[in-house]
Amino acid sequence: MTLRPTTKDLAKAAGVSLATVDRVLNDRSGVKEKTVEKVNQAIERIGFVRNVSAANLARRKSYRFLFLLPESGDQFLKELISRIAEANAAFASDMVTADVEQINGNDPHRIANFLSRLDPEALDGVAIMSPESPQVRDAMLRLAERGIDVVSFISGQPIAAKGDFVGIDNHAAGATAGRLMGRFAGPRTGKLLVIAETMQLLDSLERRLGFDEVMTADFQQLNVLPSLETYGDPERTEKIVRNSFASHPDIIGVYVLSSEARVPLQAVAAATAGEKPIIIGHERTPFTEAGLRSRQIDAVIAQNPGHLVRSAIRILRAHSDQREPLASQEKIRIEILLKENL
Amino acid sequence: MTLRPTTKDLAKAAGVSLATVDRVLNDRSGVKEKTVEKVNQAIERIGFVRNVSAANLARRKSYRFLFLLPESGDQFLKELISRIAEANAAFASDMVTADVEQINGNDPHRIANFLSRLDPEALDGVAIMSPESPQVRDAMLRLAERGIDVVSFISGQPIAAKGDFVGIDNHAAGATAGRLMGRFAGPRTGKLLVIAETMQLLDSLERRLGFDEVMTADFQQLNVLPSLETYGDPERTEKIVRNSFASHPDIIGVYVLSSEARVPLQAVAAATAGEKPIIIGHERTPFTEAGLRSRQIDAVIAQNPGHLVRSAIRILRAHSDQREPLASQEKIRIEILLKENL
DNA sequence: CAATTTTTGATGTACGTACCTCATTAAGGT
DNA sequence: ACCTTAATGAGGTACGTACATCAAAAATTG
Repeated sequence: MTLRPTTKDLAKAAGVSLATVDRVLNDRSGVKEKTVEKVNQAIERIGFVRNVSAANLARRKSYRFLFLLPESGDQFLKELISRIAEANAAFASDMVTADVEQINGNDPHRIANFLSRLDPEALDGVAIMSPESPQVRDAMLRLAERGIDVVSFISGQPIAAKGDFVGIDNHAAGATAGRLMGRFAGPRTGKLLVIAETMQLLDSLERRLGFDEVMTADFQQLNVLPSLETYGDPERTEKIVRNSFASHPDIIGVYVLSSEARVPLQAVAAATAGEKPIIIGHERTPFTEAGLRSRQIDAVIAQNPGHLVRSAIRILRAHSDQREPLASQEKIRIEILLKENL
Repeated sequence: MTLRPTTKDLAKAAGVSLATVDRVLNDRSGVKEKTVEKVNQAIERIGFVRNVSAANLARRKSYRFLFLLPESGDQFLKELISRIAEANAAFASDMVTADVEQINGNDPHRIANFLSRLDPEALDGVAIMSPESPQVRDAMLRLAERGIDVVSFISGQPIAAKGDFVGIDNHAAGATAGRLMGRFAGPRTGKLLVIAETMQLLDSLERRLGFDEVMTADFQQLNVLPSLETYGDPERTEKIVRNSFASHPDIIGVYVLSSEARVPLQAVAAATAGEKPIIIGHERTPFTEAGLRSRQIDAVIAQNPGHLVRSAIRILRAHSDQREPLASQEKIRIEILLKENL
């Protein structure tokens, strides 16, 4: 068992004292440029890698993160929260704690206000799931300036550059749904119903865009109807869905854009008499899972909530350590779930 | 920032000395059962979590793992190896090193022999990817007895209980392929060609079984032909594929069981004149990826090589720490790749 | 070249835990 | 109550790194 070189070995290899090694490693001032070079070369030469655990121990460093989520009680959100709790336990021995705060997502002002009150002394990073809005966007920027790392979680603020968004590419997700819908429909012609909670959300818009693109390009025998918006209201949903099926008896497929598929799909079930349309939804929840098993649902486009949570934590931690996260690990996959690969 | 309780706090809370806390935490002898209880209750009460980093530091513990892989040079294997290198870098600061050893997979005796020579003093765990065989199976059991943790990697030895297998459920993977094939075929009738490198491998058998099950249950208009075996020989492959298409002009789909899809698919391309059959393969490689993009391939069933590698490492590490790995994180998903969700 | 400033070295303490030794106390057996 | 053994406590050192202090050496200035 070959031991890894320590700071002592590094000092010897660089021909300097431990104190100087420490100064170089931690960017302290008062070291000649030439000496810094010497040490850096020695680092390369002997393959020194700082023992982060020991460093964090000495620094008494811990990572305190916060997930800021909307209030709505849908199943996907519940799943996320329980994954955060799970991650909390799993990362406990790495000195990571992740709390959850829920704020009404429709009130950007409250969110911005909440963010502005966060104390950099008490918190290292926040993962924010919130509808895009200028207020929140600005609050996030200011938060970063005050020294609290920020990532957009699942539904991104449009600023979100490559590094600070955790979630799937919703355009691609919609396209994936479109491809499946087209392939499952086969040679048939007919109409497709698209149902969303609201089309105000960027996520929904992007999914719809991706969906339409594929349909236009490759499945012109299928006619995609304008999106229905449920506003989360079961009665309204049932009514508009019933109307749609009444006026379009040739609907052969339904795509539910939003993560809460239950209400729309119950309305669809109630409105259809004869052959069941092809149904594609989003997110794995007890409801969609049961739907897949019972063949009520044909496919589900999903993002893994556990991965989402852990990825957000790993990214925040990497930021906090001034490291780059491992990109290939942090790309969240667009999963396709069938009955067979649950 | 509330500090986590330390062993000192635990000692105080339990009303015992640090030495006794240490004895309990590390399972040393010479502690009355009653005292052990007292300490354990205090652990619960104050929520003590051992700081693994500090413990590993004190123990000077590092994790040395080995991936034992077959020699064959297919693209999936190359991908795995590069993911191992990547993980090696990413886990370096956690005192984890992962080496790779490649041994001809067709020689169980050599593998068993190699395993028997591994030194528990120099190695903490091995992830083994090898065709199932009694020799390897026994060597793995003996390895575990000698104190080196073992997991089956991707292709499992049949012993593999829940905890010590890293990879997908191949039966379910085959079923998933079957479902997609059936749905993509739509109302058409015709024959399906199944191509494997060899049906000697349990993986291939299981995939075929899962595939057949779905076809029998739900797609009886499709007739699955007996599996073709390529034995990795391009000429042979071309010949048998050509023959198949000649004697069955109504082949409408091809399922390539093995991870090396290139040779079979080139043979298929050469053998088909008119309409391209539906093609489903396994594993994401530069070849399958290009095939999806160009529409040569309709779908790919994949397991994420990065996840596989990291999962194996995490599981071995958990074993080494006498912890249970986080089950929900370690389940390897059966991914479905389309052009849209690459 | 002396005075000053910059750079470097030496040394100590701390982090939370493991592991060791020795002394002390409690429990059991007669 | 004595002796033996088991159980516990007290204290130290170590792991690899961070951080602080002070002294010594080297470089720079006038």
